[in-house]
Amino acid sequence: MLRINTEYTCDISKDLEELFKALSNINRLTLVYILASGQMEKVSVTEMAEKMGLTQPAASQHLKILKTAKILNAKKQGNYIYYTFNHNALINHKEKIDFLFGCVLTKCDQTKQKNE
Amino acid sequence: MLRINTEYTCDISKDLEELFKALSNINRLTLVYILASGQMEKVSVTEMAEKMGLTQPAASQHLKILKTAKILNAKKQGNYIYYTFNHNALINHKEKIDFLFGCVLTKCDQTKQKNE
DNA sequence: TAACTATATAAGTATATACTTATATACTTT
DNA sequence: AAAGTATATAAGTATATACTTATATAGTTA
Repeated sequence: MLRINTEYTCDISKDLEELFKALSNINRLTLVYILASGQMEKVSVTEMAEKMGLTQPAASQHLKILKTAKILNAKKQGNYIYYTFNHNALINHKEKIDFLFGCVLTKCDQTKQKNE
Repeated sequence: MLRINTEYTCDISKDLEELFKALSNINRLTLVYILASGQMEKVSVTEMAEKMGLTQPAASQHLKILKTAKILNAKKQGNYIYYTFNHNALINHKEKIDFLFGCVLTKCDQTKQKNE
């Protein structure tokens, strides 16, 4: 049986709260899809803002949130800043999500079995 | 190459926004863990509130959000309401998350390969 | 039926979020 | 160095969120 409220699940919850908060906005999700799509080789902040119908500061603020949440990295090249995915952190994020859904779906299966 | 801003990714983004919003709160995540842990066979709203140090209305409001987001189901038994996981919807949620992270991690791998 | 219990809802409030416009910072080009 | 460009930050504002307390609703039990 899963032990909840242990230090471990508590830490994971705090991390997941941060992650989900960063991803719980349609503009930030779209930014992620734009970067994932690779339609454009390198996308500047201004280009992303235009593509999204956002002002430059609005896009910048969203990108900062995604960077703080360790979803994106920023790399400065000359006048431009290119945002890329934080690969290692994302693998880590995915593991935590899989843990959460693992707990939940395991519980679902157990309940189903019991009621059969 | 992933086609973004198609109707498909747009719909998924809207769904994920709702899902992540529901999960982007430490109290709601903890409620999910409590229900997943199965430490208690059936947990009433009041018990959950107590366990979490929340008032009954606060817990009720969080549970409503989780229910609206199709994470939980409510089943009334006498005076009590027992919340359980919405198994089918959760499988659906997980697929959408896997799609998002699939897009992102595939992009990471492609970028890594290009730079080697 | 009356009293009791569990949960939900309503209304109010403090804080967080997502934008806005204005401006600062960092780099480039002339 | 001066002017121009890209991005970030600051400050303000409207809305959303997460609580609060009070009360309504639905079911149970005496």
